[in-house]
Amino acid sequence: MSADTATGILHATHDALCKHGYAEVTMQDIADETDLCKASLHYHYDGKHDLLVAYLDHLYERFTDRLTEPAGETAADRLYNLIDTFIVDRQDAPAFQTALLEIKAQSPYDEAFRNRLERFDDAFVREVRGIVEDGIEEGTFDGDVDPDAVASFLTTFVNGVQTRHVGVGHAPETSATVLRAYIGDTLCTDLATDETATSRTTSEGVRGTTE
Amino acid sequence: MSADTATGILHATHDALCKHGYAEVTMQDIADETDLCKASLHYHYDGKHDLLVAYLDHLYERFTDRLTEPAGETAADRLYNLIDTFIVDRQDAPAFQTALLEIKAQSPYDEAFRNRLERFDDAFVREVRGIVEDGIEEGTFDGDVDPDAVASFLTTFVNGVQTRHVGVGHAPETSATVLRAYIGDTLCTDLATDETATSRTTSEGVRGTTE
DNA sequence: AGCTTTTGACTGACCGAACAGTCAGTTTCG
DNA sequence: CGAAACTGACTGTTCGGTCAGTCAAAAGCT
Repeated sequence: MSADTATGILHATHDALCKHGYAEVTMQDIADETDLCKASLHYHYDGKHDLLVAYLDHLYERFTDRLTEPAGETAADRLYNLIDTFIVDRQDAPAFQTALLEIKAQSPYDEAFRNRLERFDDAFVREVRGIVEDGIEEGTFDGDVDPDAVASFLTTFVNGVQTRHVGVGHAPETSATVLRAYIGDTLCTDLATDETATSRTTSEGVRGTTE
Repeated sequence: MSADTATGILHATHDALCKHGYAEVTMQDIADETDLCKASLHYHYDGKHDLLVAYLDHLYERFTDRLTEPAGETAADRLYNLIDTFIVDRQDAPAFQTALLEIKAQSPYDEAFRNRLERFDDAFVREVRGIVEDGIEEGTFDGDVDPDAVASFLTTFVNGVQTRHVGVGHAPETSATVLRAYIGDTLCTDLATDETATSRTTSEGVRGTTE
């Protein structure tokens, strides 16, 4: 199979997943998003499950790309960017978030899914930990914060934001605000707080309406 | 229908949901957990969806019972108890957590589900907010914490703990530890911290193994 | 009391739709 | 030409829901 056909099918899988959700999506739905027919999908992939696992692998690549790409002057800035990327900027793709949560909920029944999701989780934790460690080194973050604890905490919180957004429609932006305050208050040294954190947390009104 | 039959069916629904998961559970699976047959379920309920909604309503009653029942001397204690009830003590029922997450993920496609889940969310937020307000009044919690913000924050975090537990097998106890530390450090007044918070957060090793 | 009727609870057998997967045959391309 | 890519039609199964009929107990009647 050509790389073009592969990404085409994977892209179609993404669109179909967003349109119909994981629980309801059929091979026909996916085929409808390509210029191929259902049987051709079975020709290229061993089956529905195989295709969805391939989709998760594809997603992981784009995920890690997005993780490493966003920079920022200070570690705090990079943390804020991370929050924006994974909480705020995703407000326009609730269908995707929903499909992803559906897959997460299938994880206990499906080892392949679980393995992939663990990779996502690990990568995210690793990224946050790295940023926090950098922040401590450069003096932006308090010396006695535990990078492991903060990384796990942040990851859990982001999971909560996404779940609560999908489950009860709780606005991600609200959660992001609290999170930024947490970073400013608890992580940053008093010196760094005056420079970056407060300027971010107090500009919520503007951010919330323009994005 | 007698109240006995009703709770019998609802209990069967719970068991079947835990055994097979929401996505896979069939009316036959539920019937197998009762001494009735599939057709009898359709006699008592309009259909599968109707039954599951009734199950959520039933669950909400037990949920609110569990919310109000656990007391504690100080507000901090009551918050710790809440955490134990909804994070730690649920480690033995991962199948139920999974089914619940599956339902949460269906929420955007199903208004009846969403309404019920919003009730759960509201009740939890309300409970936490009440405890925090009490804590401020009695002097256990810092006067300048925002009860609304803390309540929303805690609710989001608990959602994250459950999602991450189901999705990637992350141990809830780990998250609970961080959360207890947060309460001790950020919420409690310095005076209260010495009394309750530290004694709790430092006894993690014991708690983790005995429960 | 003895009888018929009604009603609520329940069941086995069946139906139709949906869907993953298959396969024999056709087209495309190197 | 031959292999790879692709397709329409088909199959087997699963599952929610229906339906005609059973049964026992309550209600009504004489």
